[in-house]
Amino acid sequence: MDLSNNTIERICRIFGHLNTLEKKGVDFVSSKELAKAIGATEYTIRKDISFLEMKGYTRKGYVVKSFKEELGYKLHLTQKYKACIVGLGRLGTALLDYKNFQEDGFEIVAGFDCNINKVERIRTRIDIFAVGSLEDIVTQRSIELGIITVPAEAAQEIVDKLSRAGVKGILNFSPVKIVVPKHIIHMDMDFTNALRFIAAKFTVQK
Amino acid sequence: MDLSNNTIERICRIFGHLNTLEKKGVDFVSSKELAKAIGATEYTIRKDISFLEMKGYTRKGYVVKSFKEELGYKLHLTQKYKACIVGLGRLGTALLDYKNFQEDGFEIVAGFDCNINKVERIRTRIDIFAVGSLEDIVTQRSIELGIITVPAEAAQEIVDKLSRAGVKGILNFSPVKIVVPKHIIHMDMDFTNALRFIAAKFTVQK
DNA sequence: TTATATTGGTGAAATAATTCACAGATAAGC
DNA sequence: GCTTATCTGTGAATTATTTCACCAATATAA
Repeated sequence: MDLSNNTIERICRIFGHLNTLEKKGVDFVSSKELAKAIGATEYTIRKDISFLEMKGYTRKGYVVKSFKEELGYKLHLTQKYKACIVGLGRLGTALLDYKNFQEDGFEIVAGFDCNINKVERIRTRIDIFAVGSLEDIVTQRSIELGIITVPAEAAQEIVDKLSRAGVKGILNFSPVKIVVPKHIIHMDMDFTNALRFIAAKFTVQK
Repeated sequence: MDLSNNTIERICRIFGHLNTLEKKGVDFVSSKELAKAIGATEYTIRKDISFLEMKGYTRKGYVVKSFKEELGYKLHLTQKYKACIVGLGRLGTALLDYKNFQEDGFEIVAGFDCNINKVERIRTRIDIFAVGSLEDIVTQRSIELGIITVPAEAAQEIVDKLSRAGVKGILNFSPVKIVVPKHIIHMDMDFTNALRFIAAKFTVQK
């Protein structure tokens, strides 16, 4: 398939919303409702869905349960993914037990920090290791996703370790641009830049 | 001015990178170097800069120091902003002391939680209040930014409180779409959706 | 001093993304 | 059973964004 990043992101949000609807016991949902729930137009939603060659029902919309399942299947969102967190400062330790990850099938199976002392202090049921053993552990446990919560200076080094260890995706919380081999998918979450963006938009309105 | 979100985001990243360069003592930077540092093409960077009507020097690039200052001035990024965090779970408390915010001029001046007991347990130098006093405190302290780290169910209620209290911007970490008055700028940071996106891209490559 | 290699600036071209318009389908109401 | 209102699906039109092509400027080297 050949979807734009925007489309993939919206579809993922739709998937999340379908989960919510299913829990509420809703049977059908229209493109208009989906659009409202994820912040897009109904046209865009229908286009996105058409790229995936999925069908809805006239005057009823999409069947929540089967639509979610098909979406999950097509986007490989129903399987479990093993992830690790590198950098166990405040943010890293917070994410170790982030419940939304677990609920969505992303299981944190290891944490790493370069500070050996920290490895012993942290109270969590997740296994914690020194960064030195990252490559071994990631390989042994077939961890597919790496979540980076180290300071900016250390980020690229961790990216390189994770890449060598064979992860397929990286979520980067450090505020620097990381260089990642093309075959590894990555995404940046830069909190500070998000605040800058908001502050800039105060004045530089579109 | 009339800039697209993409442009604003890139410019904010450029601003961050210029900070780094300045600290390193770099005097000049070219569009090509900037492009590499923030993950864009040199054409896009030059176009972005041209929208802001700023100038560089032939064969040298842009003067780091003055360029950063002008950018900061034009995008209102040099002034201090007061922010508050609502929802003091693991993530919220981690963000209370997030150093990158402070360094970038975003000062967290209050934290809120609906659990009164929590208000007393948390060790931080930042003032903590019950959610009931949110509107009063935000108004009294002229807080301009609200950071939402409450569970999904509570997010919209907090948005409404923050809106009534008069914040100008909201950064939403809860995994739901929030409805925000048009005059308030907001941005969503949905970690789980980020992981979904990465997982989806494994298979649905562009 | 002159030639050359870089670098920015910018209108035009190319791409990409969104929105529109409307045909086709059908559930719901009468 | 007929009508109507509503919902999807999609090609076309529109709008937005990025990339290209190339001129102007000038630092550097010969």
